[in-house]
Amino acid sequence: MAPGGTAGYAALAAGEFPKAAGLRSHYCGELRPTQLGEQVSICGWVARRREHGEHLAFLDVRDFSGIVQCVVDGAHQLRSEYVVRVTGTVSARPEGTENPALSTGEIELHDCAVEVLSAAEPPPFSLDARVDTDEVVRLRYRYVDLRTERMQKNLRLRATVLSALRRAMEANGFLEIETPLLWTPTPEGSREFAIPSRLQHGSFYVLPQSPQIAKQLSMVGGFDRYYQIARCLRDEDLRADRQFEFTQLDVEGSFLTEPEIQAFIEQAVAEAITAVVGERPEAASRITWAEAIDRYGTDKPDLRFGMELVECTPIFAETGFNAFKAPTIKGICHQGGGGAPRTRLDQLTERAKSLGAKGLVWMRVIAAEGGLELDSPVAKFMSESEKSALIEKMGAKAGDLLLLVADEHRLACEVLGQLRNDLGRPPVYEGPWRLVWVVDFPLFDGVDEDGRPQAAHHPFTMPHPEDLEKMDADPLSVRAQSYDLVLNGWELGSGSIRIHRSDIQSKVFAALGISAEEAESRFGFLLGAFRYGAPPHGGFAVGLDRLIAILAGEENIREVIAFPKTQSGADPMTGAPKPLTDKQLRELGLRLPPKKD
RNA sequence: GGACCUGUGGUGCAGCUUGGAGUGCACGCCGGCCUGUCAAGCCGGAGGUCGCGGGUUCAAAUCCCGUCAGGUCCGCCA
Repeated sequence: MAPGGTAGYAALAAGEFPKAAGLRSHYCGELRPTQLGEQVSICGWVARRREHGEHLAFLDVRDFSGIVQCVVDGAHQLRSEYVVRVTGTVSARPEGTENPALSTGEIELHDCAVEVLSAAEPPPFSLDARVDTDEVVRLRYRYVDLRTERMQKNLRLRATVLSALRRAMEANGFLEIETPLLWTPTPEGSREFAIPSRLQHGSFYVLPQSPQIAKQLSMVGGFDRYYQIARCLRDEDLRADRQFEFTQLDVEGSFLTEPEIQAFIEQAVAEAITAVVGERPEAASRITWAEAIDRYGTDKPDLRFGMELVECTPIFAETGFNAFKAPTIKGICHQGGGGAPRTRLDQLTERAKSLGAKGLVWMRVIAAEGGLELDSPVAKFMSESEKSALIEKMGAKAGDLLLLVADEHRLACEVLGQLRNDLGRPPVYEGPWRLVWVVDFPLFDGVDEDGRPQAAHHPFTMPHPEDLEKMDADPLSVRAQSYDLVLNGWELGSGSIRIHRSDIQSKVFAALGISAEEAESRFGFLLGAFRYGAPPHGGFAVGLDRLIAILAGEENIREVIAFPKTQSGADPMTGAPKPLTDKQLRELGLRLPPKKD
């Protein structure tokens, strides 16, 4: 489904409509020839009005489910977006006037009595999907925008996903537990939203960046399978795929192995995808982090297409080509890419350099007498045996384009992984839906300015048992029991087995440079809890806004959020954020610094 | 904190390169006509601080500087 797709106003099939009640006997979109002759009442908004003289007019009435045409005797007093109730008789349209574009296109309402329930000013922008209205206008009048087919479809799809996830988690015995929104500051990770305390001036709550610690405490509390559709809040800069507040399927389980937790998550995600697209995705593949980097040059590989990274280092072990005297040489074969003009190849080279590569070697594979030849500015620096080995290893055919990067292993892989995506990756919402678990992430991801390892996930992540003894000597090589779920190249979420033993936790804190005192002051309540009987546990969190956007064919999560913020964190509808009154500030014990200049 | 793009009646655009009267298109809005339309059609009309401020110029929607708002991205998001 592409944005603004033509799937219809509602994702409801006949028979799936809720039973109409109150002022209406039916929803607009459910009327069919099967109701011919019945007197019905529908309620909705006037979508359009077509007058044909004093005594004939067509009134299109819209609710979330669709549009139905009402034939009325004059409609001059009715205007767009008036809220009306129409009572009339379901009648067949005269032959030749059916409208196949409408689900109700075979019928219309006759002998209509129209009640205006609410008059309306003209809408501030067109609700027609063909007009691409400025987003700030849509957000200022979000309550109007929500009536559009796009927003109705997206938010109903969102509800379908949440519902499927809840059903799947509960079917597996997970218990929904609500955790506090007013939480305690934990100066670590993302910036937190602060809430001043009225009762204790100078002290603050923060809004949780995730329910991470609360859910782990639930494990200590004996609720061995927890889940929550949880709001998370992070005061970081906004992006197309990031809002201040976002929604996660948050999960934690005790006495479970890593593959078991993954199976529960995968089942829930697969149910959600199935509920939306009507087809169950194939089972997720598994790949280690190291292999994902090696074969796809990324920790979130898109498995819908090949073009895997090819290891070429041995081919050039004895090379005289200076640019290839590097620890690793990797290449990709872009099938049929050999026709690219020189300017395109220069663009690719620039792209590789901007990603940190020293350069990019491109080679066009061309047919020649007695086999294949390589056309490249640097071909002359390679021996015949190197060239033929390269062609064979790459599986290259005439017309292909070979791209090679020589550098440190990880950099070479990541540059080519990005080029692979640039050249071959289909739009994310194009099926098939390929899930992959990326497992065995490193425990630490690089070092900070002081040479300290940085936690790749969070400091409670359990190291891989086989790597525990390497913790002191070679911390950067220690693998973690942490894992990501990736859908078509998008990271859906991540999780880990947590540390529940204080001796291991101390080692990790030590590696991170967190002293015992510091750990106690920051996470004391968690470490304290672990002294009172902590079960082995682990969990996961799925970012739902992204998942829903992908399933809705939207590139921006604002399109699947009812009331989102702009990139500067403002809400054009309410005007938030706004100053507090002096009285409010006094009550909170806050005083603002004088305004500059 | 930074880079780039955008800002013109209610909406969507063109005009900006190469300065010359708020010029144009489509939708919407208001009035009229119209008995089978469905983005109905036809006729008429109203509606503008060209985001805002400053500069250059005889003259600025157009060129320059600043600023605000929106978007995309980098940084940031354990």
